[in-house]
Amino acid sequence: MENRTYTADAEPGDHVTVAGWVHEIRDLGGIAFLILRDKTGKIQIKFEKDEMDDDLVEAGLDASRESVVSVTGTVDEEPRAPTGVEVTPDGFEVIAPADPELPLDPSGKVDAELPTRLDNRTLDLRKPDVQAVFEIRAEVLRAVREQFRDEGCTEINTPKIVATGTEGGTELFPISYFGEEAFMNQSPQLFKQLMAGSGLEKVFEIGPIFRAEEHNTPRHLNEATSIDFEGAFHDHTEAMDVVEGIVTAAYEAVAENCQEELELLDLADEFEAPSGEFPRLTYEEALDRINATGELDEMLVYGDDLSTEAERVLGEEVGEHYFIVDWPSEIKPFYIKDYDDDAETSTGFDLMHPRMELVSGGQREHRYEHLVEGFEQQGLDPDEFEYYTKMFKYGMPPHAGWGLGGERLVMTMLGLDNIREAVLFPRDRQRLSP
RNA sequence: GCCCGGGUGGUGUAGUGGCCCAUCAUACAACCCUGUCACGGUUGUGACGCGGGUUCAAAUCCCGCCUCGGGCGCCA
Repeated sequence: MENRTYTADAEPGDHVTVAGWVHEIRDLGGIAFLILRDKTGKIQIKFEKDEMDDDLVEAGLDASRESVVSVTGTVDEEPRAPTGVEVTPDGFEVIAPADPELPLDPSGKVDAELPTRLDNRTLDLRKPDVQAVFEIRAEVLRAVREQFRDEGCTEINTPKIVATGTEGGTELFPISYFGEEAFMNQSPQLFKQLMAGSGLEKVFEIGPIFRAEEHNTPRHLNEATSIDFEGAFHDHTEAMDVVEGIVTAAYEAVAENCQEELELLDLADEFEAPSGEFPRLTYEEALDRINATGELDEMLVYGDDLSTEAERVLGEEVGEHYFIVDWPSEIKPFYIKDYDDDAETSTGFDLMHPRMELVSGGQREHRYEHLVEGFEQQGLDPDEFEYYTKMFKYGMPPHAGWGLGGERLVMTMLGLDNIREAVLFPRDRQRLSP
C-alpha cells in the first residue's frame, strides 16, 4: 500500500494515511474516538461531531470492530490521547468490513479458551501478547541458525516422506505414495547421520517431524519442529557442548532483541539467559537425588526409566537446565553407542528443562557390524535399512548428535502452559484443521 | 493404548431436581453524554452439545453418541 504510515511512526505535524483494524470505538456524545491498531501499535482517531463533515463522522462511527480501515488526516500532539498523539481525519475508508459478531475478542476484554483461539487463529494473533510468542519463536530460530553457522555447521533439508521408519518405537503416519506404502518421517535421524559421514561433516536441520502417538497432553504434538544436529568426529560430550551453546544463544538473543515482546508477556523482569554450562548428572546421581527427596512412593532402582513424576521431582530439585548422562544401555536405543570400556552404559544423554525433556542425543554407533547387529536385536530387518547401513561400509567416522524440540524450547522459555500456544496451527489428537 | 474431568447466549461464566420462559461480564442494537483510554448511563437482543430414559417436575439424575480438556504410558 502506497504512502501508508505505521501508527508508531506518525509524528505530530505529519499529514498521514494510517491503515489497520478498528480496535474500539468510544462514543462520548459530541466527541468520539476510534482506536486504530496495526502491527506497530495503536493510534487514536478523533471525531468531533459539530466540527466535522457529517458523512465522515458517520462513516467512522459506523465501522464495526476489527474492520480494516484506512484513515487520512493530520497528526497532532495531544496529551489526553493514550499515545500522546491523535489523528484528526479528513478521509476515512472501510477497506474490509468485519462481521459485528466476532468469534473471539481481540481486545482481550473477554478471554477465550485455547480451542476457540486455535479455531480462529487469525483473530487470536491480533492480540499483541499472542503475537509476541511468535515474534520470539522467530527470533529463537534465527539465533539458533546463526549459532549453528558460527560453529561451521551446514543447514540441510531431508525428506519427510520416507519408505521406512527411523528407528522403530514410535508410531508413524502411513501415506500412499503413488500406490506404494510410505510414511511421514518421525525424525531426520538417519539422514543427518548419513550427512555426518559425507563431506559436510557438521550439519543441522530445522524441520517438521511427525509422530502418530495418541497422546493428549500439554507437551506433545503430532507435528513438531525438530532442531537437529549431527557432527562427525564428535563424541557425546562435544555434542552436549554444542547443545549448550544453541540453547544459550537462543535465550541470549531473546533477552537482547525481544524486550518489548517479553514485556507484553510480563516476563521482562524475570527473564534470564542460562549461564551456558548445564550440570551433567549421571543417571545414577539422578536416581539418588530423586530418591533422596522421598517424594516418590517407590524408590527408583538401577534400570528404571524416569517417569514423568520422577522428572518433575528432579526438575524441582535441580532448578535449572541439566543433562542426564550415562544411562543404562538397555533403556536407550540401539543406534546410540555404548562406552567402549563399559558395554552396559550408553553414551546417550537427555537435556532437561525443570519442566520437561528438551533434547535427546548421544554418540552414534558407527561400526557397520554393530549397527546391523543392533537392527537384528530390535527385530528390525536390516535389509529395509540398507540405504542407510551400507554407507557405514565406506568410511563412516565416529559421530554424535541430538534432536531438540523447537516448541518445547519456546514453551519452557516463556512458561507457556500448553505447547499448542507455541505453534500457529497445531496438529494434535483432535485437531487436523485449521 | 489405559484412566479421569468437562460441554449453558458470539465469547467467558453462575446455576448440582421445583425458587430458572436461567445469573453476571463482555459483545450486538437503540437512545443520552465534548476527552475517553476496560469510558459511563438507560432499555433491548441472544444460550442449557445431540438422542433416549427416570420423575408430577430435568441445565441439574441415568444411558448412548458427538465433542473438548487433562493424567499416565511413551517421547522432542
